[in-house]
Amino acid sequence: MSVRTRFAPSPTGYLHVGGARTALFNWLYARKHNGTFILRVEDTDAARNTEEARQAIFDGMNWLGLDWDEGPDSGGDLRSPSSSSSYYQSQRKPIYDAYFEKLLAADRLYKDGDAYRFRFDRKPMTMHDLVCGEVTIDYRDESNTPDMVVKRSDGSYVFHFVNVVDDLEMKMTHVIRGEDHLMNTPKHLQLIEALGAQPPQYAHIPLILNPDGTKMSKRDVGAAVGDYPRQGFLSGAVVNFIALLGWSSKTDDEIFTLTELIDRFSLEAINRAPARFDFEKCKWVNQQHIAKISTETFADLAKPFVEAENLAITETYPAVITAVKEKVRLLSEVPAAIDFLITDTAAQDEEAVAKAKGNPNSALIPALAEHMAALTDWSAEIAKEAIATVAQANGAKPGQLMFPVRVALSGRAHGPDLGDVFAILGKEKCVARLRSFH
RNA sequence: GACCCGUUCGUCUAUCGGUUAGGACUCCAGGUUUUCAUCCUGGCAAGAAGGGUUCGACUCCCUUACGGGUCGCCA
Repeated sequence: MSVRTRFAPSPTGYLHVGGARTALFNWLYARKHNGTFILRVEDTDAARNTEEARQAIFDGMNWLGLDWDEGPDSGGDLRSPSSSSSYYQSQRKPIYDAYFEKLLAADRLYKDGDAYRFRFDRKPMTMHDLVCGEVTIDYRDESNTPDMVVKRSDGSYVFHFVNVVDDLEMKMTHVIRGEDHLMNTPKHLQLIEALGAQPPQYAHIPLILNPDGTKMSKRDVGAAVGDYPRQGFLSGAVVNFIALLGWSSKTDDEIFTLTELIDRFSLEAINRAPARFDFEKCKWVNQQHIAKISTETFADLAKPFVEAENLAITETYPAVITAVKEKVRLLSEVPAAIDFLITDTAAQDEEAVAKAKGNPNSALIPALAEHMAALTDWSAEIAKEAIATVAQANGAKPGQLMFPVRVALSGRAHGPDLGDVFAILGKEKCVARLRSFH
């Protein structure tokens, strides 16, 4: 029996990192077992669903690289006979009606006003969760487990019912979802029993918390997947990081590509305790991924950020990008790291400038400027040699001149290798900036 | 409040009865880089508490504390 998993978000907001990780684990499990991954849109709450939210889910999934085999816009052979896109719950009402009739025929439903409630079988319910193990909830305690409404007075069906029907209809073999659904599972099991069907296997994964341990929700840092591209994260890095929240490879390795994750993933390795979101580590993971991609790819990914700051992409761009590739953690840091190489009007770090000017060796800068001005050839090596020559002629060590020169050329205390700066800027600009530094 | 799940460095985690409790992020100190960053080395830092079981417990059991989740005609 081939594995079938699904991600079933409801389009009521943006795609949340918690949801993204749920999607990722389902996707990984399906891919690992050559199974099928399904995207189902649970849009039964018409009042809260929006087109933007629906699009945010697709955009987020696409950005993360989590493709679905069945779902909106991609076919699948379980379409409703009466609808052309049955992966939207809002379009599957005839199916739910049919299942509702089954429960009615089985005498498991009773009216409560205009609504219908499902009569629970009053017995202990034990589930065998793939992550949490054996969990028992006593349904003999009616006060703790009141019969649930499955059909509202307005005729619409509730989440528990449509969710279960769809998982049955779509033949899910494994349901991997957030731990917030653990207490719902016995309800779902009861429904499935009443329908005379076989339940899928369940795996409830721990929730993702804020750094302070509170529940992560809207507006919390890192909550919206849609914010990550804007902040300069690589999708592979985000996938890598969220996979590490509640799951471990059981080795000392932490940096993985999506395909490496498929290879290593297993439900047994998922933890039971909630994990806190560490933005600093997320950035570090991003840096590691930047280091692994090619310079060409990095240049392409950084380009939008550079252009957004109105910095010109010229023939020096490849060299500029190469010079900073391993010095940034986020793509969004690129503009501020390279602006002085592209424009003469880049912002200066006043503190660094003041510190450099207070450095006794900065007195040698005019001499260095004239020495360089007299050079006939120009390269990173020749420029560095010039520094050594001027420094030694004045009884200083070359290394001591580096800091003032760096600040004179870049206006910063930190930046690319000085050789790269000389080569990219060219003799003329270097001399000009050195001359004006006083 | 009731019912569930959980609890190892500040954070993410390894450990599946016997380890000097390991790795990573962060931070600090050295080294490499004639500079910056990368990188390398080292350091700080943990079994919530109390009872059992056992020759031996972070690991198994119980209690308490704490954290999270769920108790809707939301999903």
